Amino acid sequence: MTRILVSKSNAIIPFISSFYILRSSSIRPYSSLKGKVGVRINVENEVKCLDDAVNLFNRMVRMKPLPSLPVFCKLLKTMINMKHYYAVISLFREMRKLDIPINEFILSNVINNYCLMHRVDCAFSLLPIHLKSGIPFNVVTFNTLIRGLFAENKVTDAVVLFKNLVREKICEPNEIMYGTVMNGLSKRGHTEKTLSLLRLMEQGNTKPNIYIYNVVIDAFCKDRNLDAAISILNEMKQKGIPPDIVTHNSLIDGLCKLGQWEKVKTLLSEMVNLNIYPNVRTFSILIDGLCKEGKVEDAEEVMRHMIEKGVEPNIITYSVIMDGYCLRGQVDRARRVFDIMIDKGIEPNIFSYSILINGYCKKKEVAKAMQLLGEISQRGLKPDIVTYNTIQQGLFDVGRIGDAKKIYAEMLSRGPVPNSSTHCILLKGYFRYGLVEEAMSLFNKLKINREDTNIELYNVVINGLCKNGKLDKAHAIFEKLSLIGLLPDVRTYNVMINGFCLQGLLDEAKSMLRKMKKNSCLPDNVTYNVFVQGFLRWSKFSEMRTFMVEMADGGFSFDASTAGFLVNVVRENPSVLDMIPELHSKNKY
DNA sequence: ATAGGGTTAG
Repeated sequence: MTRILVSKSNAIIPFISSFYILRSSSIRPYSSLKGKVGVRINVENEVKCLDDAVNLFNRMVRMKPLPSLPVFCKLLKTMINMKHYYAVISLFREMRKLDIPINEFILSNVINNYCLMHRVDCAFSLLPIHLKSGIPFNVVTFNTLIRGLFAENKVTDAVVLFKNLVREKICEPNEIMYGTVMNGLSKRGHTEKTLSLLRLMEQGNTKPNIYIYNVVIDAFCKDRNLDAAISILNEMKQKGIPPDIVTHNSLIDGLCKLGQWEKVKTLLSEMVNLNIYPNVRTFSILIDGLCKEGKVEDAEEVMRHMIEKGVEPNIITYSVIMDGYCLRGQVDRARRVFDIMIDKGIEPNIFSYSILINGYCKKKEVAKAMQLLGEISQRGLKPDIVTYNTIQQGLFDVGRIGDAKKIYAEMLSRGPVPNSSTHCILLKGYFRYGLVEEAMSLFNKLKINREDTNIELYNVVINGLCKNGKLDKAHAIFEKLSLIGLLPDVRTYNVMINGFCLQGLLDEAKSMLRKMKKNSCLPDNVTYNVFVQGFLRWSKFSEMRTFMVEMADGGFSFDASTAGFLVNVVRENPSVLDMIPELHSKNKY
């Protein structure tokens, strides 16, 4: 399958090269703010770091008369942009203490500041100041709060707040508020609700604009539903809203991920006809698409092309190329790209390091990965959750269990907070090396703290127990899933079925298959392969024959592991070959 | 004249 896709992407290079890209140098608007009596304060020019900001603030509060509120506002905003959230809070407190007047602009900045700190609770606690000072709430304040709720994944709270604002007519939502809610929903997988809001807007007074359409189109693209995305594209065109570079980038990304290179080309020429030229994101999307298909040379050529046209690659462009080399196992080439990037004056970030560490781990060169891990802090960076998870997986893969545990301990003491993937990696690792007690002790700790209750984690534990000969314990956990409100998915059933098959309990396995069908969980290719291996293992060849006919009818086929198993069985007992029905063209693969 | 909130790539 990959081979076909690769050949489809070949023609993209000359095609892209045929573009002529115009770049106009952007001129930063001159912005200057001054106090009431001609004291010019240009916040943007004066404030380059936290010290500058605090010094300027101290100067400002001594001026008579005080600089105007927009100057204070601009200063706070500049500090927020520099992510000095704690400092913003203390300066705001200082303003209150000095009785410096505040207004809605100052307040909404401080509210936003709390939201960006992921302290939406503190943001809400500022609302009484509005009431006390007689400053009315407005759509910006509420929009900021909604965004803050989404940022902390409080989706229900965000939607409830939005609905209340509308129902109680507290404020009229504008395009931006709709956009915030729709983006929050779409990024968390609620594409249907996002679409409903679009339809609601079309009925109401606030008509959808380009931002709104872009959110909806991107949501469909992320769902790999390009037909729906393109139908929304046509709707917006019909309403006289021309798609822009963002729209095109979303669509191109969606098409690249589906390997639909012909359509990518069509879209690229359409956008150039509209005088919309590919930017660094467009090129990074194309480069990523090529890399994911193993065509890193073509990706490099697209990169040379973009540079020729005056579009400079950024850290993300280099990242996708590095990851492309790592995917092909050429981590040394990735390392060279990393060095070239540094030579060009682009500082690596934690992504760059995680990509390389992953590359080395996949090649089982864990020592090099560990060395890079050490370099991270030397550069003033911090390993994030992905870095830690990657290195732990790498350590388990080479059997360095003690070191993996040390890394986990380091996370617990210094952060980042382990997530669900971390726990899955640890549990899988323990079970893989037969450390059942270790695994169960971690699992029980997680249960007590109610940290992780997701089906994927339970799948790991059930599978681990089955593989370590503890079928009864696994089955008991499986039976209790509904008590903790978890629904088994296809993988849960597969690991249970495999557990039964390993023990020769084929009737129990079949009853589990009936159960999953009854609970409207459709068996997948893995389910069928697990059964075939079970029949083979216990020499139930005639049952296997019946089963394989059903399998072929469903369009399923052997995977590599079953095929290998079968070859071994046939070598021992050639007559098994006669028991295999011919699997015709119904096969999916 | 001035200031605050929304969309796309690893």
